[in-house]
Amino acid sequence: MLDDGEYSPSTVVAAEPFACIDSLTPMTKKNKNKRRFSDEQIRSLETMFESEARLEPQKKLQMATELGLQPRQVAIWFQNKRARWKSKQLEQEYSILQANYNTLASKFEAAKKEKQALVVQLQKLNDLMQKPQEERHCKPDLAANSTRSELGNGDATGCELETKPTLSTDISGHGIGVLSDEDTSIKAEYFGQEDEPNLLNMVDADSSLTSPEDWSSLNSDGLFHQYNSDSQWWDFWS
DNA sequence: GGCGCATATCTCGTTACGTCA
DNA sequence: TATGACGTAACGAGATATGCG
Repeated sequence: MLDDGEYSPSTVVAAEPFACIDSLTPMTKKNKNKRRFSDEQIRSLETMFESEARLEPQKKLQMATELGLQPRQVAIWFQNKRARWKSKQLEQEYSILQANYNTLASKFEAAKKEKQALVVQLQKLNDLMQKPQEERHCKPDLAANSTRSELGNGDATGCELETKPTLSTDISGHGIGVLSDEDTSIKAEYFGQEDEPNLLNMVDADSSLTSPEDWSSLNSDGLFHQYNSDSQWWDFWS
């Protein structure tokens, strides 16, 4: 079936390398009588590997006989083949993970920008909501109101702010928008921890997007749908 | 049934040879 | 021709599974 004539001349090594006993370089197991398998041998082994990655002892003996190899050579070839196959699999999985990561990262950046845009939009809306309110209180008698307020007259017709702070009430001189820690404490002092829902509460500083739970709140457009359902991605990000 | 031993085979890491640019 | 990089056959160590007394 197979003979040495099938090997290329350059691959043929000394016929009996282990017979060379040299006192200076004693033959050890490291001195291998190595010879590459022929194309036909490789083809047969590959074919068998495709059908079963682990060879049964009986099949191993059969293959060895058919290919003119030692059973141990067949076993070792399968061991090495499994190792190479596993290595390639790992490479492929890594590539897939990397591609998924890149996709997710770009979506994350897009979501962040979208959130920023929404925050700006929300601030503008708050301003718009506040202006009519102020105008309603102040317009009828602007001059008079300023006088009354200077006199400490705080009746309902004046231009004073309502007792209950509104969205844009500038209690501490801070504008609305992104709240600092100080702002947050002040807000809590005036509104209580669980006060009425407020648009500002929805845009609480820039602390969102720091946890998966926060991210999931951005799912209005289904951006993260596929990832939210797969917890391993959160593990991947953490 | 539990234990100790021998054997086979596995994975993982490494070595050394063959090939090629 | 020499050389370095790469692929791969072969090996060793340690882990695991199985059979037997």
